[in-house]
Amino acid sequence: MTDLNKLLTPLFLSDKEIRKIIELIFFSYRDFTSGPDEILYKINFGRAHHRVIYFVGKREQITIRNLLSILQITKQSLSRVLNQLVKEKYIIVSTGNDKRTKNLSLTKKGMELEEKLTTIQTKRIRNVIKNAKEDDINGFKKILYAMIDKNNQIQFDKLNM
Amino acid sequence: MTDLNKLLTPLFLSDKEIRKIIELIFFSYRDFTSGPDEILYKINFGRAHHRVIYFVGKREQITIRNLLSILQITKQSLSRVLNQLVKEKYIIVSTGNDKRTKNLSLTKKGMELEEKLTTIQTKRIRNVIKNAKEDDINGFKKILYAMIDKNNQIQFDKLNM
DNA sequence: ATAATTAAGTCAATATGACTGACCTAAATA
DNA sequence: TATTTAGGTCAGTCATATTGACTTAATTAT
Repeated sequence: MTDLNKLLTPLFLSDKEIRKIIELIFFSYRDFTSGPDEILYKINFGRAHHRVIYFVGKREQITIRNLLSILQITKQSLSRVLNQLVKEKYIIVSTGNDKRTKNLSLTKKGMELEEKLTTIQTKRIRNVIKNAKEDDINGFKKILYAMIDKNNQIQFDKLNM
Repeated sequence: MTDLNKLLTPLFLSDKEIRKIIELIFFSYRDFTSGPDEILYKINFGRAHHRVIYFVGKREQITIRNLLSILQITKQSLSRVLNQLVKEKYIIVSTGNDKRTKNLSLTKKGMELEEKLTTIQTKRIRNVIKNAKEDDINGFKKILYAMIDKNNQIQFDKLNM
């Protein structure tokens, strides 16, 4: 950081404060994912399964291609996870109008797991929210959104249209 | 969610809104770590190396034990990563007063890498901050902190004493 | 002084999540 | 008809993490 920048930078932006934010992000993310991780572990699944279940639940009838573009992983990576979920009947696959495509949907079993996993994270957020000011929550959401890359903001927007 | 809870829950707390927050956390964390990941990839390191370098930089002369308690991984997991960092002279090890313990510090090379990696994340945060209101940043920090488990909040506090 | 605890390390096996690269099939589109 | 797109598969590799069983050396408690 140059001397000029130091002069122009308000106190709440010091490198030390930024480092605190980096740590807050690290610790909070770790704790945020720890709940679902425990449940998944018991049924021999991992975080990758959670993500697939989450986004299939979010967008029923989603194609493989769309799912890949949200997850930003290779189809080989998705393959193992998805096949397990299909084999164990959490997800059901059907053929689309375009017969090259496949549509993924949650089964009842899949919905139940999705609900269970999401509820844990929802509870954590609700606990935080009930002790916080609405302005703080809105600040939190705004900053989180601004932290996302432009192209992924678009993806987020599409996902929530 | 019970009917009573629905009545008591303000609009900004709807399940749909909470799910948006879950997604914001997922997307923002992924993009937040992507910058350092790229640099680390080029020198055959991973995210685990980043974390070790970061916290050794934060707490010079840290012991293995303390580092493990921050990272919350097993010593077998740390072992491989730390040995690589020592072998490639990013970290230097010395014996503590208690001769059972070891103290870890960054070398000049280690500090340079730490700086490089942290700068990427710092830049992202600064970019967000310069277009945001101070209240939003403070809300962001408050909520992040509240999202952390009690015992890890204590760890965060200690780390920033 | 001896016993117990603590800090650190090591060996081995395993699981998960991800990757690259090279192919293949079938359907849709140019 | 040729090309592109959607999806799948085989093989190999790497990174991160785990459990479990042991070892060594130093410190602390009895």
